[in-house]
Amino acid sequence: MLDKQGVTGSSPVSPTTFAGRIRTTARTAGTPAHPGFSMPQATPSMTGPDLSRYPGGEALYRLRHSAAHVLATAVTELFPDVKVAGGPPIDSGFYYDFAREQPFTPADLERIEARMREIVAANQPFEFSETSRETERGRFEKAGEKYKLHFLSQIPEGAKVTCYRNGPFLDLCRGPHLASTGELKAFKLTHVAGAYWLGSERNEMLQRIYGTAFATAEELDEHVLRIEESLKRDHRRLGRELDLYSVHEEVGAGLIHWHPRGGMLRHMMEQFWKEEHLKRGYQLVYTPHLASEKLFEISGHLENYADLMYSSMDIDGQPYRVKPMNCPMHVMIYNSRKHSYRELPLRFAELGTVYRYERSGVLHGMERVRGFTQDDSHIFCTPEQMEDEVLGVLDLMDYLLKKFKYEYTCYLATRPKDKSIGSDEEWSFATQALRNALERHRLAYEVDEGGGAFYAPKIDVRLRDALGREWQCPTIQVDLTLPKRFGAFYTGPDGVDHEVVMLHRALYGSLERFVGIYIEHSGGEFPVWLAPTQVMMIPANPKAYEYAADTARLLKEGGVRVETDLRDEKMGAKIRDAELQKIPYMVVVGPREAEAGTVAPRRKGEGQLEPVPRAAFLERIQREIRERS
RNA sequence: GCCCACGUAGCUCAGUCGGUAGAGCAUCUCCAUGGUAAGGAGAGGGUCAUCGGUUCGAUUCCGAUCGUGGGCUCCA
Repeated sequence: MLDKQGVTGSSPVSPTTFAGRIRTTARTAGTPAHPGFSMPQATPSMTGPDLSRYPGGEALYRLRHSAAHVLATAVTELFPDVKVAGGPPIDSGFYYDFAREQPFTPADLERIEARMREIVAANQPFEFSETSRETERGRFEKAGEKYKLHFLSQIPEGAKVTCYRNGPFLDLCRGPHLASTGELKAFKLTHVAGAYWLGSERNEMLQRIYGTAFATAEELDEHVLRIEESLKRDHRRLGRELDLYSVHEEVGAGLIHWHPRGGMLRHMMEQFWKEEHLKRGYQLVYTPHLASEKLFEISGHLENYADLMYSSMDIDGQPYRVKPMNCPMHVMIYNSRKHSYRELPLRFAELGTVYRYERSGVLHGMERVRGFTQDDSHIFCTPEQMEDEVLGVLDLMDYLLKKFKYEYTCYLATRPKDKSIGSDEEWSFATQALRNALERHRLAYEVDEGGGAFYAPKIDVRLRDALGREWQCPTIQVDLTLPKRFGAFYTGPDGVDHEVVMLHRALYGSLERFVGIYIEHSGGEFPVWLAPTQVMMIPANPKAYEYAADTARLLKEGGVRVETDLRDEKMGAKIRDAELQKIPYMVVVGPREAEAGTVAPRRKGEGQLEPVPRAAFLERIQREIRERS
């Protein structure tokens, strides 16, 4: 019953957000259809923000908070018909929400920004006042500010109510702010987007104007530059530039086509994955993409996850579905005969492609898709074996993530308070097994109190990429329901059937998403073992074509993925193109090398290396491939 | 799904206040005997996302659809 919704990426970076940091207990949003891991959800609280945790510190928080007020001041002046909602600082800047019939146009943003500059020039002081709820209610009622009235109503009876005024604009606000608008020097409006009031799609849509602000113009410029840099690493851009994958309107949104280069990258990842799993006692299985609805009735998917499953199709009068998960099939394999405790644990591993309905607005390159391949495994074991099994999974995960040069953080997600199934004994036993395994592995972990799925506790792992963003990929979950639903047993030493313990685990999560994340992590500069093309042979001139071909053959026979650039181009152009294609090694050969039986290698981004005999170069690259370094 | 924006050659983008379109790169051809990040010349290539509407005429205006992008509590 594992839901790896999160592995297709409900949120790329949630944990790095301000909210994620303030609320160390990132709770899991618990809509019934999307249990498992997804966006951390805010815990309602009216206590002030912990400014020390704001990236950039309290000073920046004040600055941006004031910038939001200046924005609202400008907007209410230019568009008197707007109603204001809220406008907090966010990690990357600030925003303010407005209700207005007409959409804000880019031209409006320019006008607003110009007006903001006038407000800054006017150097309006921020005046603070502390009154009562009743006083303010009257004021906001008169102004018809229904959103502010809502915020006001959230403030506990008798608590102090604070307001800030600058120029004509008075806002219910807990501060803090700058002394005056004149202190706001470097700011910029960035974009406008729709945002539901209070984040609920059942509410009306507001217009949110985003901006950013810094203490100095230099920092603002740097920020803009950083955004441009990260845009260059965008997997959608690199995916096209490096010819890795495509998506086609004719096929459908969120459905990935792996091109030969992307396919090779994936193949190498799969090969690595298979090797390591086989080494560790997993067995590979393959299961169908379709199944009779009966299966999903038994598993409970139809009951709980119907809205992420595609609609049924008629096969010989029977309803069938495309599978959204692999687990039920793995249980079918387990249940195909009786099992003795002696043969446990059984570890079934599959790179299983599943299809799930994702709302059109959330699709995103390879990172949020409708068809994806899970590196899915299910471990069937006895309760006594569970802890060791989890330890083994953690070990494999650690090995795998380090090969991709990720650091990561583990979260132990415990029983949800409101809704969960299973007995206290089951929960505490399973949770303790996860905890013990984490501690035996000496992994630092945080407890995500109440963050477990309703059916089981789990360990979620977030990896940190080169840009400092966090992504949830690996997960290990105990399943307290599927063995019951399917009646999965083993015969114990006592000759009696016992319910088997089932662990779900994914390490990459979804291949599509993992590759997308990895493209951005690596900036498309893949290590030699993963690079689709490892070596580009570059003849210095046409006289060397034959020697180039011979050297290419030699490398190919040595297991190296090599291409030869025989275009009618000058060497400089070939080198440039190979560099742009981010091919790790270029090998230049000309008459000189042909004479000496050597090659003149060149490492991407580093330039020329010492000429070496062909065999020595082959050995060097083979070692790099073997070590996956 | 919802709000906003966008969809012109393989890619990045111009352009048309309504009279069926251009550049650079890429591709192809030819020339060039070239040594570590772009040699030169020429050619081909577009139902201007799709379908409807308005119009003498639509790539351009309007609508729908599809797709893409930015967002959709980081809470007064």
